[in-house]
Amino acid sequence: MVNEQEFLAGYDPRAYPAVAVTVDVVALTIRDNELQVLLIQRAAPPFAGFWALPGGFVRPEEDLAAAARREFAEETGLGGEPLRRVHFEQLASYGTPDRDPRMRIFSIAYLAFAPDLPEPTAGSDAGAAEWLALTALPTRELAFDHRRIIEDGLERARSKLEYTPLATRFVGDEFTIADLRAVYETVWGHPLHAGNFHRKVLSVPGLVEGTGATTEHGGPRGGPRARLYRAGDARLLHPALLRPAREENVR
Amino acid sequence: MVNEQEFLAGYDPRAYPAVAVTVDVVALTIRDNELQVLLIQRAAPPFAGFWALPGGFVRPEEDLAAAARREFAEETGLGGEPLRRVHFEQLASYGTPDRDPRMRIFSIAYLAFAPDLPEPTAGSDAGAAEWLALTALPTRELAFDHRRIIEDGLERARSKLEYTPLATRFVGDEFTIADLRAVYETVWGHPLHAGNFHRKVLSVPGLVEGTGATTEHGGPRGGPRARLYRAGDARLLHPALLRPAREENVR
DNA sequence: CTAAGAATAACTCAGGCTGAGAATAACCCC
DNA sequence: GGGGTTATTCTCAGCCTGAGTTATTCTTAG
Repeated sequence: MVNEQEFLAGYDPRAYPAVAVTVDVVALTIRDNELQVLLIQRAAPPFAGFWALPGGFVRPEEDLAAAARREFAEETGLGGEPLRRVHFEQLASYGTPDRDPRMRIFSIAYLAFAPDLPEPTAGSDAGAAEWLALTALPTRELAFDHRRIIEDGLERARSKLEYTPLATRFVGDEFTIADLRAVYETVWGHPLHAGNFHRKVLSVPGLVEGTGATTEHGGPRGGPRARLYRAGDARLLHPALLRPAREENVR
Repeated sequence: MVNEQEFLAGYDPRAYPAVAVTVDVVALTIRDNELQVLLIQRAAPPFAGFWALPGGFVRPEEDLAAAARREFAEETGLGGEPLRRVHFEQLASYGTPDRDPRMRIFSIAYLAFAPDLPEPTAGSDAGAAEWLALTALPTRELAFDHRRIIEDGLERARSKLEYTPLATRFVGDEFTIADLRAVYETVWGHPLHAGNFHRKVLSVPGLVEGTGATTEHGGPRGGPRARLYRAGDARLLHPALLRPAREENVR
C-alpha cells in the first residue's frame, strides 16, 4: 500500500501517453413514423466505411455541451433558432482502454431530440450522412462501441418520455393529442389506448395547453378536426406517464 | 463552412495542449442516521486545504469503473468482498474548460453506495479523509466544481431509490422494514408513513424476501421484535416507490 | 349525394394503489 | 405492573388505470 501511495504522489498525467476526449451525439428524430438516428459513414481508418455517430474532439476552451451542439450542427446544417430548439442532454461517458485502436479516447455521449429534421447535408467532412431507422440498425455495421451508445441513448429516451415533457420536442410548435400519441408509440414501440392517452395527457398539469384552434381538415382517412395544443410549462410530469410494465425487465 | 471542414480534417488532438481525464467518486453512506459523503482534504495546490471528492487520474489500460473503485478503495481501505458489495454507477461528466486551473481536465464522476462504513484511513496520499454529514456540507469549502457534483449525485440517489432496490445497499445483509424505511427517510429527508411503507415494500415483487427470523430484541425504546428480510432479486421496482410530489420541482 | 369507414373526444366501470388514520399486540424501561 | 414505543395489520375513501363504449365529425369510395 505504501508503494501505491508513492506511485500516486508522483503520478503526473503529462508523463503518460496522451489521451483525447471526444463527444459523440445520439441524435434522434421521428421521420416517416419511425424513430431514426443520425449516422455518418467514416471515410478514413479506423473503421473506414463503417457507420458511426457524429462526433469529434472537444476543442480547447470548448465546453462539452457546446462541442456536442457543434458536431450536431456540422452534420445537420442546422443553426440559429432551429438549433436552439433541439434538446440536448448528456448521456454517459465511455472510456474502455481499447475502444479506439489509435489511442486512449474517452467519449462523452450526448443525446439530442428534434422534430422531423431535413436530410443531413451530405457534403460535410465525414462523407455520407443519413438518418437511419432504428429498425434497420441491426443490419448496419457500426464503428467503435457506438451500437452500445445508441442502445443506452434509446433507453434514456424511452425513460425520459415517462417523466418529462420530452415528447413535445419531437413534434412541431402546435400539435394534436394524436401527434403526441404517435411519438410515444413510435419511441416505445407499441400502440397505446387512444382514449386513455387523451385523458392522461390532459390531466397532467403543464404538459400541454390548448390553443383554441383546430386542424384545418380531419385526418387523411376521415375523422373530425382535432384540437391543437402547445407544450406546457411543466419540467416534470406528475403523475408520470408510465410505460406498461415489461415483466422481463424487472428481474 | 469550408474553412471549418478544412480545420476539422487537419485536426489532431496530439497537436493541442494536453488534456487529462480523472474520475471523482461521490461515495454515500448512512452513519448516525445521517446521509454522509466521503471527502478528502487537499494537501497541495490548487485548492490546498479545501475539501474534495476522492478521485484521480485514470491510468493507461484502466477502465473508468475500475478507476473509480480503485480511488474509493484507496481512501476507505476497503477491499475484497466488502468492496465488491459496494454499488458503483456512473454519474455524469464534467469538462468546463476552467474547472481546474492547472490544465484541461475532464472528470467522470461515479456514485458509490455502501452501508455504514468505517472511518476512512486517514493516512492515505491525500491527507485527511472523513465522512461528512450532508447537513454540514453548506459550510464546508469545497474544491473545483465538487459541490455541484455532489448535488447531482444526491439527486441521482434520491431518484434511484424510487425505481430500484438501491436502498437495500445501504443496509446490512439482513434488515427490518424499519431499517429500510430509515434509509428512505434519511436520503429523501422527510418522514414516511410507517404502515403504508410496510405495505408497499412487501407488495413490490422482488424487493425483499423474508428470512423467517426476527430481531433478537425489540427496539431500544420498546416495540415488538421485527421480522428480518433480505434483498430480493428485483432490478427494478414495479410499481415504483415514489417520493411524495414536490410541487416546486415540477414547473 | 350517400353510405361506409375512421378518428376525436367524452363517458363508464371495475380493479388496483395511495394516503390517512386506527387497532392490535409485543416489548423496553422504570 | 404501567406507560410509552414500535411492528404489523386493517379499514376506508379517493385517485388513477386499463378496457370498452358511445356520440359526433369528417373523408373517401361508389
